[in-house]
Amino acid sequence: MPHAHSSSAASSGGDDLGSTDEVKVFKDEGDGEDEKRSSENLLEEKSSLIDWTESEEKSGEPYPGKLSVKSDLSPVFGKFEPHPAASFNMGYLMAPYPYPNGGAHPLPVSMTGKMGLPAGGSLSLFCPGGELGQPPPAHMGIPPPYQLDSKLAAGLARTPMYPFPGGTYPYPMLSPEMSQVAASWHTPSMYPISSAASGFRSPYPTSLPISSSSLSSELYRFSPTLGGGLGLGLGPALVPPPPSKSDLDSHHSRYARSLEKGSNSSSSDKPSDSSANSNNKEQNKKPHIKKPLNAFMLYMKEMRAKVVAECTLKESAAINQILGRRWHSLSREEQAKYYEKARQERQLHMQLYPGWSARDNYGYGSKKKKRKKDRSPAELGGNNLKKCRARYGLDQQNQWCKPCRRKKKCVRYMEALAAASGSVPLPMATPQSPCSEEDVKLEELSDASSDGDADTPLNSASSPGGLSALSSLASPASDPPPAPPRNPVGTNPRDANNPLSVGQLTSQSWPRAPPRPGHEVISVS
DNA sequence: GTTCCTTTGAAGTAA
DNA sequence: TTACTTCAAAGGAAC
Repeated sequence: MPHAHSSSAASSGGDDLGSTDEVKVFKDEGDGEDEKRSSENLLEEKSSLIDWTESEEKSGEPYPGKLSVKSDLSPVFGKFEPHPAASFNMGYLMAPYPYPNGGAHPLPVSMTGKMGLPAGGSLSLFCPGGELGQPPPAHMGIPPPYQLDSKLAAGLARTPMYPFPGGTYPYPMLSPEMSQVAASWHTPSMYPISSAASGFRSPYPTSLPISSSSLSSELYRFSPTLGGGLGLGLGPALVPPPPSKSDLDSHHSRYARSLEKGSNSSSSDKPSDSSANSNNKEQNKKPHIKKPLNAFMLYMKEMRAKVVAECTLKESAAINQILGRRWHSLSREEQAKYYEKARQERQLHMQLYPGWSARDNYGYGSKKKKRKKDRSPAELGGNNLKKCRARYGLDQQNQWCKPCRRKKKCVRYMEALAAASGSVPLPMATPQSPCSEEDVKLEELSDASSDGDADTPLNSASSPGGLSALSSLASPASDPPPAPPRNPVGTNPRDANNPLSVGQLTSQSWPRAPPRPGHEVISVS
């Protein structure tokens, strides 16, 4: 699968993103109808997720009360009004997006991520008076009232972190265009600088008109790195809103953990003396420049709060599933905006950290995972099997849900176990189980497209024969299918709206192909 | 307290 | 070139 290299992406500029040679018929569809459909789809989407979560829990209710329609809709949604569709000019290279709210003032993704983005139109399905499915235009500017962070529900007012007077922007190393872009993103950076910044490579002059005190709390993303330089109000999403305490705690906790892991990666033994501890601490201070967020991450960041508010779901895994589906349901234009933002972030990131490589962070995250090829067959599925068994209190050997190959609660797996043992209950064998019809199709696709070991759970998100790959068969986001038609209806086995699985999808509701930077878009007529 | 889960995309490594 | 891995965010669940 070809990837748009940042350099190529940059060079190609908006062309790749702005490819408009693909006929978009879905846009012609009436909003109302589309909305209705999306609501229906969402209903299923939510149902699917709910079922999933429900069944995930043995007997207890996974999300007590969460599944019921709430009546106490957040005022945020009540205030929301559909935002007019914005024209998205994808033909530029460095310029900010033209925002309908006047000029180049994109709402920083990071900031919006902290806002509860209300869905346009009615909210009526799962969410109190709300429609869960169709996200509002991703590019939509969010008016102040929506600066309601789920965590900041208390009504904490957020003040601009980097007020750059006179529209000036402290990006000495940035091109004028970039600086302008950056200036337009006058919000806290997504590349925050930790107050505990070390003297790591910082391209910023210490004379930047930004006091460290004003940065301390927000700059958490690329913490130590930017040290005093900061300020960088950086990019669109580069500038997150002031993180809440929990945000910081969470981040710092994770950051600290990652640092610790990173520093310990070379040595599993704990230092026994003070000097060692000192060195260790010093090592822990090593800056960790995080990867720039990709388009989907930006989208997630922006929409998470909204989904959480709408669905009352808290589990990120579930939320992410919803967001993943929504991502695919976004229009090409909407996705293009995120791709463009991501591209700009990468560019900015490259300028900020010329020598940085994603490789630098390898090992910073959770323990290094074994390469798949290095894992034993048992390991390939062992974990999931183990979890599955643990989850259901089963003690079966080498039984995996061959049909659906799911590591999550799986009806078929349970059935198999039941058949094998003759006494295993099927706690979550519900008609809407995500492991039922949908996975039958999944299996078919899997069998047809993969010659992988059927007994081996395809638990790797990256596995070509795995779920990811299967979904990729039809997922334009991961691998544009050969055209035409580009996005055959219902080819995504994992999509709840996939007619293959639930038999109710229209051509318009199928996830549109995202702009693939560097990819040639094939016209489909 | 740590790791997992879950998503997509970018970028890295290895063959 | 292809296949695969890691990391990015998030926070509850599981360990």
